[in-house]
Amino acid sequence: MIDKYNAPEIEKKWQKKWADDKLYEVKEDSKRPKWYALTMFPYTSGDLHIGHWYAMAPSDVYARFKRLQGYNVLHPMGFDAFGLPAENAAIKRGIHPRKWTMANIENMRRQLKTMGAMYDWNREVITCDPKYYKWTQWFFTKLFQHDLAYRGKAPVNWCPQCQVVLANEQVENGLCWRCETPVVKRDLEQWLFRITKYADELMEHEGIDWPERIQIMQKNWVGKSYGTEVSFALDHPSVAEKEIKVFTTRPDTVFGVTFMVLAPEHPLVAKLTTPDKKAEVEAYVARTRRFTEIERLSTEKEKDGVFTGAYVTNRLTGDKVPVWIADYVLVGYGTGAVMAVPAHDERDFAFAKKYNIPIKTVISPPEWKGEELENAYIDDGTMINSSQFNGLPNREGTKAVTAFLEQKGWGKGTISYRMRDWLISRQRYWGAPIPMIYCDKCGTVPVPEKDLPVLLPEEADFSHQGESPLKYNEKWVNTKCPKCGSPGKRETDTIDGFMCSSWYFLRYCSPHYDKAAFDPEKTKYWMPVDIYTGGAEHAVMHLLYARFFTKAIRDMGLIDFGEPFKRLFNQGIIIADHQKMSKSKGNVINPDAYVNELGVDTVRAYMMFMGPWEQGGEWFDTGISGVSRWLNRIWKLALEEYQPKINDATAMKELERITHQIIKKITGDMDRLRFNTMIAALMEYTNYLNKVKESANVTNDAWQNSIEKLVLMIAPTAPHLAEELWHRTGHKYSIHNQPWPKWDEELAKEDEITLVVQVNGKLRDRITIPASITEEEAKKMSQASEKIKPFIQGQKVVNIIYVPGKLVNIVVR
RNA sequence: GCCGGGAUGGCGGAACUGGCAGACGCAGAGGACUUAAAAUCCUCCGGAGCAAUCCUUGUGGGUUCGAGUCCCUCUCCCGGCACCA
Repeated sequence: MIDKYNAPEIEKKWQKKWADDKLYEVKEDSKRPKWYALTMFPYTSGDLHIGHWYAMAPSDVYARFKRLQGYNVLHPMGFDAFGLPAENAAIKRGIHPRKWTMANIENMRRQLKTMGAMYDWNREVITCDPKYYKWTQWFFTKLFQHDLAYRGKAPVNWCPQCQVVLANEQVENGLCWRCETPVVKRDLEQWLFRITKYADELMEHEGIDWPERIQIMQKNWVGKSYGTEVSFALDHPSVAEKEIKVFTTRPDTVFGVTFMVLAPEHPLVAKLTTPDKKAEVEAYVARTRRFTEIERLSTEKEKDGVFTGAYVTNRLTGDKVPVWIADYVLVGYGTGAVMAVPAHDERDFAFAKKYNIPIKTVISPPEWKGEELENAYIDDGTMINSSQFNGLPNREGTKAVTAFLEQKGWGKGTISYRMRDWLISRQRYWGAPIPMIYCDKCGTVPVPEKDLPVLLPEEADFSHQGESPLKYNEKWVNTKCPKCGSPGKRETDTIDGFMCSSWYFLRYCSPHYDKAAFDPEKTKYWMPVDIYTGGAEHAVMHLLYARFFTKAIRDMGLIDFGEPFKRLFNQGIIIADHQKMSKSKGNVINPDAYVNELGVDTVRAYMMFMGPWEQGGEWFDTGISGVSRWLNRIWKLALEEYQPKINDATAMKELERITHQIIKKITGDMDRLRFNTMIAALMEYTNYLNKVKESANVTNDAWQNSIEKLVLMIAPTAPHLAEELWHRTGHKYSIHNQPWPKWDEELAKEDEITLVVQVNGKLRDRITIPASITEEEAKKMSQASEKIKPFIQGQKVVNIIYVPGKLVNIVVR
């Protein structure tokens, strides 16, 4: 009798041995092809839940598969450790953010180690470590020197709960991405990165294998649109500007302009407003500022606005155009001003109706007889009421009007982007300090490399009503200007955590290097990342930032590639009780209990088996028991004595054939990351081997060979069980240094196949034929079948379709 | 509203290029072993029908010798964006 499969015991044993032997530590090796398998590192929130496991375990399976295939695999892990929750914990419970974060890291690292992943812990990266953020700060100064970081005053997204500004990407439906508090606008001096400089390149995903979905999301986020800038003449005694520019994608409708709308924040608003309108305009502007983003952007909200009393002139028609303000015009897009053409824009139409502004049709709908429009007509048509452009189809008119404007100097073709620059200042303590010093004489001076890192002071007094302790830390704030030595003050804002995660994949290549952010040689060897896996929620945040960062430092000459991640894969999410897991619903699955009872290999295998990785799935306790039974069957199959009774040549041949077929199938499924069908195929093979064992009709050598292949093929999924079985079946340590089994196409070939015979597309018979059969013979045999005869008798065979090796379809009439 | 993705047995899912629908697993039923239970093993398992056979991949249509797969229509679900001029 063999002993029971005691998974927890075996797992602990091998984990210790692997760690002692440094089995998973990797070095650059020019003799083997490299493979960089990266999983998005977790934020240090405290506990790893099953969602983290679902992100990490399958990528570990794939990385292990690549290792067995002979690649030199870099599979690192680290922690995204700067951020608000740490600070909130500090405020609420009086724990220092560093202490809270480091304790969480301890716990998460321990949990990660039980997962049995082949992480090279020697390369661990923690973003709040001064040895790391020194280089985050260094990159900041580089971006500043290359004019990619700048300070600007602008209305910004402000979360009143977190007491912090947010980048556009970090506002979801008008709510803060972290705490879901409605975001409001504030005017603040902020540091921004010129990500818009790379807008065009960020829309391109040439040469990288990313999900179509993510590419589209990024393209939409950048939101490039071609249009025309049109200037309207301004003649106002108290305003120096002689024109107001608008951005439009419909210059073909410029003859239909009956009013202009400025964003309430537009700089000209105060100057333009006539004395009699002043009170009303100011009230409207004040109300806009008070509104949260959701209130302002609500499409339910009726469009409203206020007339400023001022007029501009439409240079094409000479018409006087009243200037309004309305909050549906955004200050950050285009020029913050729009020409309103109510006849051909839904918003302008509603606005004109409300305030009785004239509506002038300039694009004729088909069959239009001059009647009043009931809705804005936004489709294509012929230009009318547009002087020399009358009769032109509007698409052509768009180009013609733009050309005319350019010739007159009244406008030009231009491109507008939806994406804004990346706002990176955070008015918080728990982040990397922005390495800038303000000097009265020298202005804004970056901290030189020799003075980096600008250490985050340990003392953190959170008693200033949510304001950053850094602001009140006199000792820290007051410093000397690195240029002239006179007194200077430090920037007290810290860097958005997303900047820390924009380059961590570079640090993994040489995590202990202290001469620069990364060792250029090692980076050259490992980068770019071959496969990057993680949640789709980062589509327009992390993934856009990391691409921007890579392109920016490429242009500084620090690296020679512009895309950090060759292939991207997004896993799905695991649900429980038909809903997303959450602490408040109390349906969070904690892997620990399953690991302690069934073993981590079972948990890993179950996650693989649940469904396609990109789809996620629902966690069932009954489902995991199926996988547990399977691993137990493998245990017995591999370790119980095999006693051949007879030696059957046909059975031997079949075993060999099926083994080669299964190796081919498993390898293919691995390559396509189809882990669920991979497990299913391995189960089928296990079931088949069980039958072979019962019949005991193959030699012991053949049997042992099959077991060896099976154990190798489960090694990526169940690394501990595989190592134990490898050891117990007399093989040399370690299975994780073995080559992945190969298949022989010839040996995998069937010599007999089942041919499906159809009559008029309906299945009528299956016949077993030699694989080498000719088309002629196959057709003849099909018609000769006893089951087929009644269906073709007395009918005329008009056609016979033959699909080699698959089917014959007899078409009769 | 716009852009993406999806809908297959009681359940999770499989069917890779248009060619046997339902692999594999769960649940269920029956049996073996057992004093008994658990565990394990064997058999059955989309629906109707004694059977031959017929029906069946969200709805309705189309293309094709042949459609879960391709095209069009509609319904519902999930994700993203949402006054971007």
